[in-house]
Amino acid sequence: MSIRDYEQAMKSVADPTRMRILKLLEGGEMCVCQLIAVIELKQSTISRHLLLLKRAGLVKERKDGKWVHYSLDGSNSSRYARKMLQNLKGWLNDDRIVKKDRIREKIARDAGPREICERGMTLPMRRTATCCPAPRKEAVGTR
Amino acid sequence: MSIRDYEQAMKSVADPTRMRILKLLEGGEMCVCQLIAVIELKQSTISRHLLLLKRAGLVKERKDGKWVHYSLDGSNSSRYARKMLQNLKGWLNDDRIVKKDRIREKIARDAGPREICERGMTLPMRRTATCCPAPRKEAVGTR
DNA sequence: TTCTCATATAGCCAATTGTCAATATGAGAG
DNA sequence: CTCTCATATTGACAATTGGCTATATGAGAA
Repeated sequence: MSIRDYEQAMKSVADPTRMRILKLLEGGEMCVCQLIAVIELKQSTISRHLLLLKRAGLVKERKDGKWVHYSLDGSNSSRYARKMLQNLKGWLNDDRIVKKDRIREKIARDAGPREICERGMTLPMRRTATCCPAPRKEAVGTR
Repeated sequence: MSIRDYEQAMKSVADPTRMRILKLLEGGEMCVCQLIAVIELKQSTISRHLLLLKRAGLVKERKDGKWVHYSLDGSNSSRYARKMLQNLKGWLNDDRIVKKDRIREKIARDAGPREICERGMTLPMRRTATCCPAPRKEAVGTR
């Protein structure tokens, strides 16, 4: 409980990507693969952020077979982490990015870890450019 | 009031040097020269930190002749800044560095901006290694 | 055992950050 | 006006950080 812990907690929550992870976990624990699918950053990047959040006492992990689920840490090893989690719950709920993440979060939760992983860490979306590249037969050259 | 403001406020308070400045200002407004004398970093460095704190809505300035006094910003342009100032007041009061700063803070406040500036941004201290370098005659080579 | 797959870790690169030295600004003194 | 001095700003540098690719780990399946 020194400056070191303070700095670790504050720098952890200050990063926008880690803040997004924390806001997602406010809705309950999530599998790493689900976080990857929602945030759309590389697996190693998400993994690294989760490590930092864990070190700061902000999240905890639960291993379940080959999956690892993360959730907000209620045990609160750090008073700074505890307070910041509390603050965050009332913050940024109207933010554009956070709201967009919440929509994707719902899709990821509905699908579950298994389907997300099977799809290669992507969400099952309807009408997405990357997912359904419009297999029209003769759409090109109809002009 | 977006992620941008959030990030600015959080990153501002996360830095240990800026945290020290905020903890000093909890005791009331201070002149830039006093902050320099207490923290012992170069004038340009302190000035830059103050700029970042001001941008984040954490501190405000008051110009008084050739001196500039900074204080915690009660007007609170940023909700994040407001909350973090409140949090900080209950945090780190037992920290070694913060306590040491408080001792130097008292000396700086007692002396006032004028004397601090006249001394070249240093504190009037008795028995300090840097101030009184022990003028022993033949301490070297006694072995 | 070996293979697969979800996650973690290592190594690299570009961008950001904290510090200092040098210089600019700007207000009061003369 | 000029000079001085407190502070702000700029430019350079090293250290840190966030992202990626590639590789390692480790558990379940075969």
